[in-house]
Amino acid sequence: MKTNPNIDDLAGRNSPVVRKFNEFLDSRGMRRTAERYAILDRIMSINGHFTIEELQQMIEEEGFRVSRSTVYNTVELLMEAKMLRRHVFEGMQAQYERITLPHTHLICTTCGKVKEVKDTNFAAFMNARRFNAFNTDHYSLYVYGTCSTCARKSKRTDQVTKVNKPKK
Amino acid sequence: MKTNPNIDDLAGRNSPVVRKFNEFLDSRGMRRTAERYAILDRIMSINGHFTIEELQQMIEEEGFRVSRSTVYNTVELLMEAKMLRRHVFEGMQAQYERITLPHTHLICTTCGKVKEVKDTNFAAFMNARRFNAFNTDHYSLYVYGTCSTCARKSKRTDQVTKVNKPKK
DNA sequence: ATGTATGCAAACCATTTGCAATGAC
DNA sequence: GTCATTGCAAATGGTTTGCATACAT
Repeated sequence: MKTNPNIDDLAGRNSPVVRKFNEFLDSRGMRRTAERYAILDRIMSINGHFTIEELQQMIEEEGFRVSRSTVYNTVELLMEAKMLRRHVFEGMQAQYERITLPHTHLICTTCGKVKEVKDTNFAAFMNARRFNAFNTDHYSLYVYGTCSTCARKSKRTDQVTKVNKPKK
Repeated sequence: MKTNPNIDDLAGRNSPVVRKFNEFLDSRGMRRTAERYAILDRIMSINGHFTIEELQQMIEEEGFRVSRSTVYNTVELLMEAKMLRRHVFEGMQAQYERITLPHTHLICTTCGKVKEVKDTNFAAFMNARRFNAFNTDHYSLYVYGTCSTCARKSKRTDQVTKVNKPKK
């Protein structure tokens, strides 16, 4: 859309991540557009989860304009490139996170907050685990419950006060 | 809506499940309608996963008419009663299943089929697992990969042929 | 009789799609 | 110059909502 003279200005223009994406695009004969790198760049600076809308906002706050469709497109590409994962937690809109080390997701069913925790034992367990007639690509462990903040609140008020739940 | 003279004809009218639902409704001062029991009855005869649409179809095939809204409503109630769980697997519409023993879900990313497997070791692991500042209610382990049927197909044709994927 | 539940149709809203204009190569 | 990519606007589709009618209690 707009000629972007500063693809090379990306924070991590020589990072393994950018190189991996380059290779992925090349392997498919796809173009290296400014939008794609702007999105990749922003994603790589996010730790934890984000929604499509949040991602688009962050990018535009930096003064770079992208359409919602392009965000969806690129995010899809990054998933195919195995650099990004989508999670659909109970009762919320899809959230994305970069693929890093495997970890467990703790989801508070009261406030909707999601927290990642490392779990070496579990990772080891899954690493060794094979399923019959099934070839594992990846896995997700979602643990639903109540975070300590919400537990405290509900004790204090002695009534369930649902706050900040992303989607009704 | 329609007076139903045969609530008492339910397959498991005295089953623990029906009693549990009775108690749940009573505890909330809610009514015992024919629709609710028809839906409960059908759900209890399903092993594995189903979508709202499938559930409604099954019920109507038995000659009992229910609206989509009522199916949604009742399914929501059953979840609040901790008798039913909703799963949102990557790229598919929501699926429901009764709450039974904990099990792992194997999801084929090619054909979308979901298979449940018992996993005693994992259950034991999770049973013992406590998370910091988090009170666990329940958990779901989703394993994504390729089922043997799809693996065989893709080898035969030597090209990825996505079939029967619930949602594009 | 009273107020809850149902069913219908409309509204919602995240995501997808079609297509003309733009720009990477 | 060619054709992939973008951005917009419209379409989609599962889910939710509002409301009049039916019915459980």
